Amino acid sequence: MSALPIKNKIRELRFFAEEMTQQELAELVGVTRQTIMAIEKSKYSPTLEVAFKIAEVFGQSIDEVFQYESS
Amino acid sequence: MSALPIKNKIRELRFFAEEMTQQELAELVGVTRQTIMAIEKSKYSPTLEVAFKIAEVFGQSIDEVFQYESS
DNA sequence: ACTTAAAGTTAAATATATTTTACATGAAGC
DNA sequence: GCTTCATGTAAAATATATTTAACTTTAAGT
Repeated sequence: MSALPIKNKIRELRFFAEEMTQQELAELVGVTRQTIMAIEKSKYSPTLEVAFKIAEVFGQSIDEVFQYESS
Repeated sequence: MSALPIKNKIRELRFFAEEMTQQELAELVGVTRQTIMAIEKSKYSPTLEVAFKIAEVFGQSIDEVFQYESS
């Protein structure tokens, strides 16, 4: 299908937030560690709800955490 | 499961944009009319990619189109 | 009254996101 | 060398998003 154009800064944000682990982030967001892994590595596009929760954890807006490059 | 807390302003934005129809928005975004309907009525949370595309059509940020109220 | 276009709804099928489980790797500390 | 912890990977199962198709309703125009 379409190459996924959405990049993210989750990894940087995690380390910036006292080296928060994927496991910790997963628990704060309410998903599994593998889901965080997949999103962090841009394996697929998360739901808007999960994206909002991730942004909320870091106190940032979605646009600051995820970068969409239109086609 | 969890009550979906994400509201949106798609309907207002459509009428504000020269009364753009659901069908037209669907074509611009690259999804079906039913998908736009479901998202507009908050039946479920769209993928981040679709959310970005909708925001892009209206020239707004995701946070302007979708309002997440943390639990 | 008739027609048309847009919105609304529903059900079944398909695609994709998420979970669960399990195992592998690399770095750090002892 | 051994253990522990975080990360990475993968396959199968489940949940959810999206499509397809069909039908209903409502409003507007003629």
